[in-house]
Amino acid sequence: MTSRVARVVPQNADQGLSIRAVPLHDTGTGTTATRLLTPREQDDLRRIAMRLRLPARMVLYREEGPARWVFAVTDGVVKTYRDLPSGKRRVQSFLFAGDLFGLAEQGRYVNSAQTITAVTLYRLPVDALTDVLQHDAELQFRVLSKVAHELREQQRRGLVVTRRDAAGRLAMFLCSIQQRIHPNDGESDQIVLPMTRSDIAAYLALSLEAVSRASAELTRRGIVRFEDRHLVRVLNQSRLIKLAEAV
Amino acid sequence: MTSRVARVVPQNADQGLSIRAVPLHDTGTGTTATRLLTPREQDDLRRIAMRLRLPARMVLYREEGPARWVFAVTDGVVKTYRDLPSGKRRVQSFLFAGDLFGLAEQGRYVNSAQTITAVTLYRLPVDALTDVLQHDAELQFRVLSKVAHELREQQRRGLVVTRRDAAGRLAMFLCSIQQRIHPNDGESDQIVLPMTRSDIAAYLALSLEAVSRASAELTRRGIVRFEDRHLVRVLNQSRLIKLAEAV
DNA sequence: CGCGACCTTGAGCACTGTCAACGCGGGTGG
DNA sequence: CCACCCGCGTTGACAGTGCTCAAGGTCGCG
Repeated sequence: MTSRVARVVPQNADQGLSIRAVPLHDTGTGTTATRLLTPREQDDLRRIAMRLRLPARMVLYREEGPARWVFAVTDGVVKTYRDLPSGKRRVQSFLFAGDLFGLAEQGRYVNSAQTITAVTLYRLPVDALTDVLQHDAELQFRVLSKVAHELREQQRRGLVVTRRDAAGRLAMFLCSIQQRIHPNDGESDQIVLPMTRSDIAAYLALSLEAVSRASAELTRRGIVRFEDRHLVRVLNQSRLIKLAEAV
Repeated sequence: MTSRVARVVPQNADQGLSIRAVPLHDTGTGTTATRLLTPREQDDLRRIAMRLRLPARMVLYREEGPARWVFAVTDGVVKTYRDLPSGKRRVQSFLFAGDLFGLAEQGRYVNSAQTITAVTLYRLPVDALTDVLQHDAELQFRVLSKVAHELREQQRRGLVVTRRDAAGRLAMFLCSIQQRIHPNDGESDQIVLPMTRSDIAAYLALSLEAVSRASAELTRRGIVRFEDRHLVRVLNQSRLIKLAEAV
């Protein structure tokens, strides 16, 4: 019964500084509805946060660089990645509205971050943020929930990447993007892919060519159709899901 | 400069309920020394925690099962894993003294957990724990740091699994285990592997045979020697690290 | 219109997965 | 004490899959 892996991603209706509530453990009320921050929490954060609008393809920070800020996406898409000694690049995650990023270790970022589209985001100084968190347990719990959610996402990606067949990896990717970008519809069969094929390849740990061939295969099998480079139409949802789950 | 990936794992000198401190961001003091919990924090936890001694090979919980508890390892080794529809198994992580586990989503565990050796651990009811965390920001921050550390670990595993060569994956695995189990020595060239070859294969997303061949290759190249099934001697540390870093 | 970035397609190669057989080693029971 | 057995690990042969290298195609923008 691992069938809903990609379907349990909670709704995303964030605005402003709100943080998508993703409890570490919730009591299973059924609705993991978005809870907005209390006024006090919003104040706390607004005091230290800076709102930024940035163009596409902008590097926010580089791995190993001093980790001064944490970021919260309000709008647009960001990717985090690492460049390997071999020259290859691995994308760790794609970040959408409501996501936090800027993970560090020993005061240094563990990966690089770059905007894919134009974005608006909040930038928070790390020390000010940790101060606030230490004094506001409830707000911190939101953050904890976010990080736990990110942890599950990384586990899911870890699973995707272990698949041997490119088509299966791509199918899983499409399903998760579908859930993440178009959360509250059961109906739209359109999937927007803001990122390039190269980004997808780097995320799935495939070569560019393999992604291309996998796309062709899904098309040939009548599962999807590529309207253009950044827009996919799902022709057969159930077969897509079946393929995605055939890990 | 991704060279220290496996080396930045902090020291492990935990005892009792202490939680290894792994700051989300720390100011880079150089020492990420273990900080023990305050007496008050220890009290808070002891009140709700139950200490258990369990034999090897015992299943603690199964994925999709109701997530009632969170666990903290005091001694021994635990693995978390998922069984896939194909019949294959994927090990998500090996957990040692100081590690937390029991990640859930929507009130259900996202994977299964089983002891590898005999273990002692603390078992905490989820709701009681979240209560305590909501009222003790400092303690919660420890947990947040742990989860952030686990997140980095999963990212690292995600990287390992993308390698195409089995020997390289095994080398990375050996390095990380070396840092995790034998933290505070620069000198012991012995690595204890409590888990079986199958567990390693399931963690590295390789077949059992591939792990076996990779072991043979490392031996043939004079990098390691297998004293027995669960004990490896590193003959050439620098070549091991070099291989591990050649991602 | 033309350039460049992005994407697609093809051929040969390297690697792991799979299947199958064999070796080892600890436990059990006679 | 020994023979047996079963789990675990090793080794070999073959097929399947993606990677690499190379060439051609498409889209968008100046």
